[in-house]
Amino acid sequence: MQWDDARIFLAVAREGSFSSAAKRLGVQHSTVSRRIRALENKLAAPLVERKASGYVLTEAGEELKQSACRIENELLSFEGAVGGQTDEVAGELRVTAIANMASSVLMPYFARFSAAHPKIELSVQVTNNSVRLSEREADIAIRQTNKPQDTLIGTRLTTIASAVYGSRDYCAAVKSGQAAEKWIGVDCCENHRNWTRQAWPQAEHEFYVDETSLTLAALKEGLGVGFLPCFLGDSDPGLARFHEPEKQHELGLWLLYHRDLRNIKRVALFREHMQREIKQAAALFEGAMPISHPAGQLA
Amino acid sequence: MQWDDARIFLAVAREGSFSSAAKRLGVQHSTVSRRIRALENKLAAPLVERKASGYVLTEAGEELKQSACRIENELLSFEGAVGGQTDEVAGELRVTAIANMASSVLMPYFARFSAAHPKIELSVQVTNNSVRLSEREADIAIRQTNKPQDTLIGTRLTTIASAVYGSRDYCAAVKSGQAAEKWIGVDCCENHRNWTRQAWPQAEHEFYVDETSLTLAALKEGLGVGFLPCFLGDSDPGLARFHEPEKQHELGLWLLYHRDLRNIKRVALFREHMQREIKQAAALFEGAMPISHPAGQLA
DNA sequence: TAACCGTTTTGCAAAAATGCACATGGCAGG
DNA sequence: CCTGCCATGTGCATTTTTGCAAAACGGTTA
Repeated sequence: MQWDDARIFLAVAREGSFSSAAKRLGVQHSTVSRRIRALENKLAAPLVERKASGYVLTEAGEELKQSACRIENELLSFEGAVGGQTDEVAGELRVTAIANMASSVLMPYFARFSAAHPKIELSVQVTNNSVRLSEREADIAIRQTNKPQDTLIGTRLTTIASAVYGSRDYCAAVKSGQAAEKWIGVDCCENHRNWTRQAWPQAEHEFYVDETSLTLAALKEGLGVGFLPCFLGDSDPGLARFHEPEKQHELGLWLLYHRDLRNIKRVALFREHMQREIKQAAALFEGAMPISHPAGQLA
Repeated sequence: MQWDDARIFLAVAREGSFSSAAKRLGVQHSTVSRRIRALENKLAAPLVERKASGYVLTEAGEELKQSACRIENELLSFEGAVGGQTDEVAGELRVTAIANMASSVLMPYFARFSAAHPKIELSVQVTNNSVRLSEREADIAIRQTNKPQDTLIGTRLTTIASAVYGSRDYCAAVKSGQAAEKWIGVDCCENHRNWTRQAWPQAEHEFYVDETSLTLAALKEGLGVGFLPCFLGDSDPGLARFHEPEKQHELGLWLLYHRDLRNIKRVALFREHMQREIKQAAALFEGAMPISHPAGQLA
């Protein structure tokens, strides 16, 4: 039996289709198709059933998936043990994060990590909150939460404070009574939604957004005030704080990964790198008033 | 990482050389050499140290061997689970037995098994008693012993009785006082050696042999008397029993295999086949006087 | 029903791995 | 000291595997 066939099958079992398995493996779908077929022939047992909607694993397929998972762990831990001995770390590393963070604050950190470890292929993917790390859709997830899934392990990188922001002009106008207080309906995540409902109980909005980048843009347009993570609000010169950040609106920023990856050198390196980088920018995340406009704070 | 590389490395680690690993894998040694080198490059860690006398596994190599072993078991047990569902059993099966048995009594059994399961590639190898089944040098071993290694599992197929034989003429001559009693020094195995020493304490021999087929030939030449398994002595019309078989000279015939193979269909099939075959020939093995010359017994 | 989407399969050319033959190098025995 | 043997490494031809493009399939939607 070709042991590699198990590896390919595992990808299929996880991804749910030949094409996506192929993409993940970095080969052609035709290759996947042919090898799975060959494997089925060799075993004289079907592994996947081509059903109407998508497909399902047969009983044998499930068995093989389990076995292949264990094999993967076996090799992973071996690689972890050996990897520690070699100087330069190589391999691929797939990191997933929420869009607004990955494309803004985090990107420089990613860039520096990549530069420091040229042999590691770093691939960043944005995902809407739910990545099944147990299915190895990514190696590492960076998430904002206060209760990380306990099947995963990782580190609390920092605290993310959120505050209520509005455009500088709009905030001034409201505070001087020249404009009415309006709130933007921020539906980007469960937390922001709840906070908004609490802070603005009438729950009337003229404008709704479901993504943080949209919130940012809407606030800048002076469409109202709304919750925004401080690292975004404070770094935009067009915005001002309408309310100061409060403890209850703090979220943890977690770097999470699967237990089986805990001994993999490149995962550990990435974790340490992120810890170092974020430590330096702690003030920004935790909502300490930025240096660029300290006047309001000191006055 | 290519999972197949682990499979190839495992063969190397077990066999102790690239060439024999290649033979076992059914590929060219150059392939083995190239793949091991590629693997070492990928891991950036040497796996085997090319020493003066042969070679040794590095620490990393030992680790990988362990991991690969576990992976093999994983796939083996999967194959076992799935194999049960399919109708025709396929795969390779390597059986080892002592030369004198494999080439005589056992061969017809092997032949019938092979005919009954054409998809199983049966390879029979003679080995001098010590096969390291734990290193998978063979899948199944057939051995004469009274205390099988407890790391292995298997079945006691039958009892092998041994008796003292000589050529018909020579036996008659000794019994009528026309010839002196001479014993052949049978050094084929520990047991026969000890029994001979016991039965012929003067331990003087004019002729020594270290293999059962030689014993047989020597006895037929009338060079003396000596111990021989009944299944050999009784089926040779030129020989006669000089002493009857005794309980203390009985050995078990064991069919042994590694624990990990217990769920493999083809192993189970082989075991059942051999049990059936040998049950039918029980009388022969156990030393019940053969039908062909009952006269001496009944008279 | 037809057209479209995504997925899988198939045919053919390119790329990669393998086998083969030979060269090399260490070790044991004459 | 040489010679033969065994194990490993290398260059080239062949086989096998893979990638690519296009076709077939299945299901959904207009």
